[in-house]
Amino acid sequence: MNLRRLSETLGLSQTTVSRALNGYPEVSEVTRRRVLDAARRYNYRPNPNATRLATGRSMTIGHVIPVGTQREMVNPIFADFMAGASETYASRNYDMLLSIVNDDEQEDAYLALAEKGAVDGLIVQGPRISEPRIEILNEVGLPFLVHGRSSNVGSNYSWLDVNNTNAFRTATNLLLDCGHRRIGLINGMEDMDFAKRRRIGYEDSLKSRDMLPDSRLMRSAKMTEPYGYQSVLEMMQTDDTPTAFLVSSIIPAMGARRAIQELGLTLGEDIDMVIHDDELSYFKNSGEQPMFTATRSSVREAGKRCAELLLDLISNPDKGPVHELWEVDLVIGSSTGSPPAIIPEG
Amino acid sequence: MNLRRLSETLGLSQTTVSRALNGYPEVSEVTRRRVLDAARRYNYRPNPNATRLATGRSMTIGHVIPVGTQREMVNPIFADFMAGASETYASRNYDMLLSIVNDDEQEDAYLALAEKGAVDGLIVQGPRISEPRIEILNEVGLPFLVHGRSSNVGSNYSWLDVNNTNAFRTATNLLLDCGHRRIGLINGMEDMDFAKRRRIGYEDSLKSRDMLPDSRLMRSAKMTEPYGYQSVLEMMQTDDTPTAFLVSSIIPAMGARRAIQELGLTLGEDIDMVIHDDELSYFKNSGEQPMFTATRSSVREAGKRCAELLLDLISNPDKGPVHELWEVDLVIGSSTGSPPAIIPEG
DNA sequence: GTGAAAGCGCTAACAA
DNA sequence: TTGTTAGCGCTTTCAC
Repeated sequence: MNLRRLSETLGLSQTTVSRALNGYPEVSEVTRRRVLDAARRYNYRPNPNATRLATGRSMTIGHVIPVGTQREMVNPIFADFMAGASETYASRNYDMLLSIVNDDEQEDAYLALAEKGAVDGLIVQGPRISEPRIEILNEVGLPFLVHGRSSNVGSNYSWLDVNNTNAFRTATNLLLDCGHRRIGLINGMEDMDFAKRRRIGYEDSLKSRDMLPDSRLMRSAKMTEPYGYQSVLEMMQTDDTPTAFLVSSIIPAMGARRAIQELGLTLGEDIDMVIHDDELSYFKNSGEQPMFTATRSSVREAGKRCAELLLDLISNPDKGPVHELWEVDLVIGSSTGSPPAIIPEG
Repeated sequence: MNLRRLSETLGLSQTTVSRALNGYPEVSEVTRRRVLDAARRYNYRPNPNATRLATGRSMTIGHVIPVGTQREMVNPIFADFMAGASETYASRNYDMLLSIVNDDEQEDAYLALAEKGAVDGLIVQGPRISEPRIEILNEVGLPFLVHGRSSNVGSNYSWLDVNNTNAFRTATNLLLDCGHRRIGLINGMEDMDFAKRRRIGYEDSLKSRDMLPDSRLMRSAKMTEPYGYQSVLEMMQTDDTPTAFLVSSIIPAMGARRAIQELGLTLGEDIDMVIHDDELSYFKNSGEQPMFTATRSSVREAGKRCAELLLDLISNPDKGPVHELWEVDLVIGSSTGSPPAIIPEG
């Protein structure tokens, strides 16, 4: 059933039916009722492609998620982030278009999406310290929102970020409070903005206690399982081994656990481990101290909120860039955390 | 730049330009060159919504992924599956539309996608033993491919599945060969088709050694972290505790690991654990025996292949339903496995 | 409050 | 080999 047939059935013009369906005020209530009833009875669904062509809006938001060509595991965080975003889209009648592209094809993917008008806006994930995508999108003029930030990008853009520096500072403080003096940092690639901020938080904490960061205890690479495994093995072979680890993501953490286990050590007893973005960290020495973790549900919240900000930006183009900085939860021994508080920037 | 302006610039009709662009044979080579050059020079990108409206094809495949309302973690498997599928779509110029819906709104979501013509085909994930979606889609007439199977559905439909029964039979055999006599099964919901098949494989193995499955060692629930945690704790409190676990997914496995650790036990020494769909299983008692695991890369391969099969179905509607049954890898101590062999059904 | 008509940017008969 | 023309199913001006 399409609009023409529906209007013929009703003995009305397409115009009136369209207006009734879309809630325009100039339709009489009795007509609107008739139209709505008929639409329901005949199970009318507007053809989205026709609507899009006519309005010029695609009612679609693009998510580009980069994956390595070496087929390493896709960061599971993306799935939760998208689940949150899609909640927003569903409630506002938007669709979600997914482009999964190789790391090195990202710019192209964004350009293509933007220029052919396939999407009304974009979510940018995993920004690097220097992020060319931001300039590109600013030039194209397509609304976008960055999940994370890009330190080296001067121009204005909208973002929502977790306070990574503070998160890792707090986590390191916590470990130091528990008596740890050698803390291994297993971080992501240093060209990723979040990795840099996390390292800074870690270093800040050490310095505030008059300790010098030891490069032998700091690792930075693509976050794969074998990377976490190797990193722990290597650090545990030095003569001054770490007693705790701070791991940037659930994936290397899996490898780290495997290594610790192979070494015959027990998490929470021989070794403490704090994992960012995992359901739960291993952290026992502290007794009833809070455990640090960015809970997964907060990732979903972030996705939801990013989508909201982006849609607002789209329907409100003159509104300047928006920024939101979220603090992560400190959760005690629970695998479910409440959504993080929203801290206005500044 | 759109088609009309491009054709005016060239002094050609829209038709000719369109034909040249789309590779129709009746265009002279010299014209085609001119058109292609101009298209590139003016950075022409066809408006996908116009194309879709005109052709009636949306060049989009829908993936509906169900999530619980309790905001449990999204199964990370989906992310890898989609990464694989998107490889196929990208190479064939299809888009991927993601609908993330609550478990109980799935049917609606499929119907809506189908009826408004938003997609040319659908991937159905996570089929239950009795799967109403299959009948619905068969009635609607939209091409679809099921990742998994639905035991109780009589009608024909296309699917690609992993041989879950065989996988869990093999895994259980392996554990039995290593001397285990009490093996805990931490499985998914029993109304999911894969869970039923996995349980059968587990039971088959036990029966083939004249052992009776013990319901106290078998768990079935939504695969969350706390579920894996609780299950292990409970089973370890009986007077005849298991010495090994067989876990259906990476998510409850995380909880299982946590419980095992809290109990002061060591994986691979006190307890063996075989995990389906994880990067790596914990399995040490066997010495140089193969480790059972459906590697993550095989999930990506499955996504890729599912998409291929679906696109073939779309361009070849008369081709009957297709079926593919994959055997999972047996991997020895490595976190990267080769893609599974393809075993024709029967 | 309702309708006629044009148009969004493309494809695909049919004609030349 | 190229062009003319009529849509695809909606929205939106403008007129009544």
